[in-house]
Amino acid sequence: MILEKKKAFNSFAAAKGLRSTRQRDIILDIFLSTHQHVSVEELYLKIKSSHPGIGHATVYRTLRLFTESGLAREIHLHDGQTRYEHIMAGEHHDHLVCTCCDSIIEFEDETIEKLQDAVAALHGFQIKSHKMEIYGLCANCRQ
Amino acid sequence: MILEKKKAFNSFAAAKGLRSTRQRDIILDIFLSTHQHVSVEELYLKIKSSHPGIGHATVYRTLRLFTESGLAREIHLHDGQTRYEHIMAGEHHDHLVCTCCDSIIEFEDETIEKLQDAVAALHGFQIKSHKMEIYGLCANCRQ
DNA sequence: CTTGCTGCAAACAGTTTGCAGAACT
DNA sequence: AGTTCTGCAAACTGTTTGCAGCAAG
Repeated sequence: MILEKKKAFNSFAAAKGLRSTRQRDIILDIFLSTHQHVSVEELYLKIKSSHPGIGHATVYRTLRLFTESGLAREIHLHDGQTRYEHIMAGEHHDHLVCTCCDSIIEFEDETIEKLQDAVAALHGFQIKSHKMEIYGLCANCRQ
Repeated sequence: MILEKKKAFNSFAAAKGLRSTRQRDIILDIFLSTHQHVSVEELYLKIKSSHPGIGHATVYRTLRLFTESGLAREIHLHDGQTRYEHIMAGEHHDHLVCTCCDSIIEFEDETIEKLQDAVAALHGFQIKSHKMEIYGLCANCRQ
C-alpha cells in the first residue's frame, strides 16, 4: 500500500512535470510511516532526526504537493496548527477529539454522510468535501 | 433579544468580578449588530470606524470574554482567521461553505445531531461541542 | 546547460503579552 | 486608593516567500 502511494505520487509528479528529488522521497517515506494527523512540526522533527539539513519550507511545500496529488488531506483541529492525514481510497472519516487528553478517535457513519448529501441537495449545494469534529471527553478522561 | 444578551453578559461579568467598561459596551453593541461569522479583523475595523482608539488587543480579549460568557462561539473556516458567531439559546447550526464565493449557508439537522450522539455513545465519549462544515459550490457558483 | 528545487533567512498574518497609564469601583 | 482594564508596541507562532546556489533532466 505504501508502494502504491509512492507510485501514485510519482505519476502525479510526472504528469505535472515535477522533478523527483531526494527530499521528496524522504518526506514521502516518513509521512507514509506516520500515524494519522501529523502536524507539520512533528513531521519536520521526525525528518530532521534522520535527515538533518532538510528545511521547514521544503516540508511545507512538499506537504502541499501531497495534498494536491490527492495523497494527503489538511485538517485543522482546534490547536492552530495544520495537520495532515493520509487519504485512504474512498474513505471519509470524522473525528472525536478529546479536549482533555487530545486523543482522537476516528469514525465513519454512512447515515450521516447521506444526510449531509440531503441537506446539500436541499440548498442546491454541490459537496466537494466536508469535515466534522466532535469535541468532548473520551472514555478515559470522563472518570 | 439584544438587550437580553447584554444582560446575560452583565451578569456573567458581575459574577466574575469583571468591570463594566466603555470599550466592552461598545464591542458588545457592535458585535451584536453584526451578521454571523465576523472575523476579529472585520469587527475591529467596524469598531474603529465609529470609535477610533480601541485597540486590537482589546477586541481579542473581549471576544474571548464573550466566548467564556457563552454569548459567542469561535469558529474556524479554512481561511486561517478566527471568526465568532452569536449563540442563540440552544441552537446548534452547521455550515455549507462555498469554496468559490465564500458564502456560508447555515443549516441544522436534528437527525444528524442524534446520530452524532449515537456515535459518541458508542465510543464512551461525552460530547461538549461539535462542528461540521461542508465545502463545495453553492447554487450560484455551480452554473 | 537549463530549469526547477532546496535551504536559509527574512517577511508575513494572526494572535498574545508586558507594561505604563487610564478608568472603574 | 486599589485594582482591573486599555492601548500600544513588541513578542510569538505557524506559514510563506525571495533568492542564491544546487541538482535533476
